[in-house]
Amino acid sequence: MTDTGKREVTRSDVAKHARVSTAVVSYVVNNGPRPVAKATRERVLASMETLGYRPNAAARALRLQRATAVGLVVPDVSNTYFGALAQAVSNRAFDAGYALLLGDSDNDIDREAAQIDSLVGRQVDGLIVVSLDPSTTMAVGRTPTVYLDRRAAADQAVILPDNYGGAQMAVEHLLQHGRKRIGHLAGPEGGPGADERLKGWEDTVRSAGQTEALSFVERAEFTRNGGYEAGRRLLKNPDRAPDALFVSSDVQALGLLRAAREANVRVPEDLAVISFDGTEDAAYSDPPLSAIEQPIEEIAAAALAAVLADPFIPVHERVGVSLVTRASCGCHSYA
Amino acid sequence: MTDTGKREVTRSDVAKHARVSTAVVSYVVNNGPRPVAKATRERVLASMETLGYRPNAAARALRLQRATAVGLVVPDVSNTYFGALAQAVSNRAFDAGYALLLGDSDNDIDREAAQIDSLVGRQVDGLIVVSLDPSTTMAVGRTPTVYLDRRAAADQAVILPDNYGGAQMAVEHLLQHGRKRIGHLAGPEGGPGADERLKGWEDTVRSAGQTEALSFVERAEFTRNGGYEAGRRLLKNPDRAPDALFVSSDVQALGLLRAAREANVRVPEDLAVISFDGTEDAAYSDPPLSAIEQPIEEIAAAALAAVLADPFIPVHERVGVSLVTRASCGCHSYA
DNA sequence: CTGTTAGCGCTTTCAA
DNA sequence: TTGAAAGCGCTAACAG
Repeated sequence: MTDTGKREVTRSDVAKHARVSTAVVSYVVNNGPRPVAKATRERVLASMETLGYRPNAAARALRLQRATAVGLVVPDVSNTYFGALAQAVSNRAFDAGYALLLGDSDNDIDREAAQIDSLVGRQVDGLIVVSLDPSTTMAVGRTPTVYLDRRAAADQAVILPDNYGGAQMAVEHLLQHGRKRIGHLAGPEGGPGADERLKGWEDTVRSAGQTEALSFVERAEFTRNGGYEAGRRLLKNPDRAPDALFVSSDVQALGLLRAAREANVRVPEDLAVISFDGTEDAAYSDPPLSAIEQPIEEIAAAALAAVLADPFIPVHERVGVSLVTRASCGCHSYA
Repeated sequence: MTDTGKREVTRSDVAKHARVSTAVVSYVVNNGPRPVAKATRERVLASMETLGYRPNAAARALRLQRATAVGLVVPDVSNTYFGALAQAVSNRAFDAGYALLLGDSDNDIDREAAQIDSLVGRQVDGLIVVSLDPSTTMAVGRTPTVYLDRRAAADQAVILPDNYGGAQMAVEHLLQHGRKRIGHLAGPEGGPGADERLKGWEDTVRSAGQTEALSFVERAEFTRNGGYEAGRRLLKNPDRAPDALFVSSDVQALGLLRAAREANVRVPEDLAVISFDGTEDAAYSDPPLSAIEQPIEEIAAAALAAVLADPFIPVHERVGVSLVTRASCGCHSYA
C-alpha cells in the first residue's frame, strides 16, 4: 500500500527493515528452498507489507533463466474462437502463476514470425502458436512450443481437434437429414485445420456417392466477411446450388447466414448448415448453428501442460470434437 | 538460425566471436548511444547471425528498469469488443516494439486486482485497464496506468467513449422513428460505461416526456446470455412492453435478439433496437444492428500513447462515438 | 536456522 | 572509435 519515494523497494530494503539477510527474504518470498523460523518469517512478511514490497520479475527471470510467462500467438484475437482460446489460456496460466504474453499475427505470416521471435527473446517458458502456415519453420530455439495447427516435423509438439472426424460427423449428419448436395465453405489453404476439414468433407461426400456435390466448395478467410463472400458465390445460381453446407468455422457461418438471408435462401429448409468451432457465436445466431464443437478448455489445458512439462515432450495429441445440434441443420425448430 | 548447444548465446559470445568488447555489441544492437565503425558493425552483425544471437529481454529489463511491454486487463477477452480492443492494442504495441501482457479478469474483481498486481510486478511500462469496479483503487504504484472506464480520482488517467452522448444519440434516433416507449437494457452497476449510458438514456427519455418508458429497464452482465435473460424479462408482458430498446452492448443485443425471436417480437417492426459498441457482431446479426460505434483503434492508440508518454500525464479524454444505422432501428430494410 | 556472496546478461560511464 | 567494469534485483550454493 505505502508507495512513495524515488526507487522501487527491493529485497534489500526489506532485509534491512526486518533485520535479516536478503537470503531470508528470498526464502520467505519463495517458500523455500530453506526453512525460516516462524517468528522471522512473520517479521519479514510485516516488513514487506509496510514497505509495499513487490518482487522484481525481471531480476527473477534473469536469475532463473525463465520468465514465468507463456506466449500465445493467434491469427486474430477478435475472432471469437481465438478470443475464447486466449481467455482459457490466460486464466489457466494465471492460476499456475504464469503471465500471458499475447501476440496477434493479424493474419500475416511475417508478423507471425516476428511475434514468435519477440516472445522467444523474452524468455517465455513456453509458446503456444496457432500458425498461419505450418510449412514455415520458425526459429523457436530451445523454447518449448506447441502448435495448434498441422505441423510436419516429428519433433514438434502438436495438439489438434479431430478435424477430419468432425467434418465426417457433420457430413454424415447432413446425409441423415436426406441432403443430396452437401457443399463445403472451406478455410484458407494451409490455414489452421482448414485442409483436414476439407478432406473429411470430400471423402465422406465422395463415399456417399455425391460426386456432383464435390463442386460446391469455396475457400475463404476465417472471417465473417470471408464467409459472406464465399456464401454469395455458393448461392449465386439457384438452379445449381447445394442443399447443405459444412462450414469450416463459426465466423464464416455467420457471414454465410447473412448471404443466405439476402438471397432468400431459408436455413435450414433450403440449406442445412453445420459449422465448425461451436463458440457462443453459434448459439446466438439466427438460426442457431448446429456445430462441431471444439473442447477449448481441454485444448488450452493440454497445450499449457505440454509446454510447461519438464522435460518437454513433443506431444502429438488429438482431442475429440462433438456435434451439437441446433436449428440450422434441421434438427430443432425454434422461435 | 544456428541454434544448438547448452546455453543460449549471450552478448559476450558475440563479442568474443567478433573480437570486440561487449560494449560494442551493445552499441550495435541498440544503434547507440555511441557510434560504431562501419566495418566493426558489420563484423558484429555477422557474428550475431552465425551464432544465432538473441538479446535477453530479462537482462535488458533489469538493467533498464523497464520491460518494454505493456499490460492490458479486460473483463473478458472472448467478448468481441474486448477482443477487438486487445487486437488493436497488441498490434500497435508490437509495432512500437512493445510486447503485450494480457490479463483476463474473468469478470471477477479480486482476479482483476491480482492481475494488475502481477503486471505491475513485471515492470510493464504501462498498464491499460478496463476495470469492473472503478471505485476500487488498485495499487499500481508508479506504473503509468490508464483506465478505460469511469474513475474518480483526479490524478488517474482516463480515456472514455462518449457514453452519455452516445446513449442520447441512440434515444433521439429512436424518437425520430416515432417510438413511444423506449426502454433500456443496461449493463451491470458500476460496469464499464454502464452507468453513463443508463443516465444518458434516462435523461433523454425523461425530457421527451416518456415517463412511462422509465420502467422499461433491466440490468444484465455484458454477455449474450445476460442480454437474453434481460430481454425475456423486458418482453415478458406483451401488453406492457417497450416498442424500442437501447442496449448497452452488442453482445447483450445478440441475446436480446434471440429473446425477441422466441417471443415472436419482430425487430424492428415491433421493437426497434440500437446497441452500443458497433463491433462486427452488430453487422452480422439478424437483423443487422444499428449501433453506437466506438472508435476502437482510436481508443487503443490514445491509451497506448498516454501510458507510454514521458513524463506520464494523467489524460482525461473523451472520444467521440457515432451512430451507424442498419436494419434494427427501422432505417434500412434488408434481405 | 541464517548470513555472505557470486553471478544471471545487459547498458553505460569512464578511460584510453 | 573502442574497452573495462560496475551494478540492476534476485537466487542459491556455501559457510557458519
